[in-house]
Amino acid sequence: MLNELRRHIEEIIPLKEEEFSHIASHFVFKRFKKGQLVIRQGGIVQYTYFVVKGLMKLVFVDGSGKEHILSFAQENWWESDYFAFFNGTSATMSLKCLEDSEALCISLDSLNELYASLPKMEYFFLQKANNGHIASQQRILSLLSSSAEERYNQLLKRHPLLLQRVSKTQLAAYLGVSRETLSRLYR
Amino acid sequence: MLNELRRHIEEIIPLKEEEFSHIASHFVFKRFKKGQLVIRQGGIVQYTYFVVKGLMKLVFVDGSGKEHILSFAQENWWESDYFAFFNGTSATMSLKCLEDSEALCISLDSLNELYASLPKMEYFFLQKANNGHIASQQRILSLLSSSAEERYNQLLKRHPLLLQRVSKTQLAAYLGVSRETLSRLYR
DNA sequence: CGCGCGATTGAGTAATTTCAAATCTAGTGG
DNA sequence: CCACTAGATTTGAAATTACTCAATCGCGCG
Repeated sequence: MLNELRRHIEEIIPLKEEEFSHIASHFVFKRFKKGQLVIRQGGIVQYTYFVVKGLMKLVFVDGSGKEHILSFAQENWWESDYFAFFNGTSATMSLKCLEDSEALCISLDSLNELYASLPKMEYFFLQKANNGHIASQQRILSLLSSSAEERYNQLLKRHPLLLQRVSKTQLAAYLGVSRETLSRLYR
Repeated sequence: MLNELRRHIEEIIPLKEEEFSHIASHFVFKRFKKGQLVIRQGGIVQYTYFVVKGLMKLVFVDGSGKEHILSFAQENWWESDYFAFFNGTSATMSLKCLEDSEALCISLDSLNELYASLPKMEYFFLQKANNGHIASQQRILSLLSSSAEERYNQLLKRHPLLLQRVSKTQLAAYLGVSRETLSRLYR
């Protein structure tokens, strides 16, 4: 499962053999079962996760018990409640497995140590953070300017494979409409 | 106006005198008048902007002519159409001045050169990108889970000063409701 | 005083939500 | 092979919410 991580990082920065083993030593490998909470809303956030296998949802449960999905994390995605992770505050949202999953986990201390010992990882995570920021902005834009139907079609075009792994209920919670409304969108 | 930039960067990384003048040499200073387009939707995006003075909006005009505001950029904010800036594609949105403004502008080439010559700037922009990503995620969360009224109150709490500089119409385009609906929110 | 711009109000229309009931699907055991 | 159950999805109908478009109001400025 380290191969995936290496391939993923080397898409952005080339690595020597010993550099990668240095990187790998900062991660912990964990397995999770379907339904398991990786991060619990209100709890502490020990790690940022690189999903090697499986599928998770980053989800916020509001006061009335309704779920709102911020993102789906599938293979080769980085995920965490970043605010809580970087600031050491309690989690605003949960990270929950929709399938049996495996992840490489890195703590904030390890991450900082990795930055200090291998500065080119700063460049790597800079690219990741930029892309994450851009993706979030595009999501905001589509929430502001597109109807639920248009958002559904955009998602279908961008992540066709993902939609097959996710229930309509989950999808509705991601798109920001009730599952009944989503169901009515395609006639 | 370079002082603001220096103070801003030194909130995250300390700088020696010659390091800062090296940084400063990568920026171009520009003034803009109220109403002026800094980035034109559909045009090329030459720079990322550090707002020294004034206020801008990052805005997308949809097919029916309606405006949607992604963010307001006030003093000490970095702003651009980042996707277009990094990928060299044409701009999805415009950056327009709501007040007379001044900005320090850096091109992609200059930015990359700056990374190469002063690697700690990678760390600086990594922090900025992370914060931007987190802020965008929080915005998505509030669009998904809060009513327009709650979003208004959240914004009022987080950026009370900003609301005084922005018209209700602009605010509505940021919150994602019509200006009439916004007007009805407070009685 | 009158113009112009932004903000508000009113009324009708459209879209979405809610809650309940009906339907469908996959997996299980007889 | 069939019946049965649990969970997910769809449908129906009423209620709520937001939108549109038009008209009115408020205020600063020449």
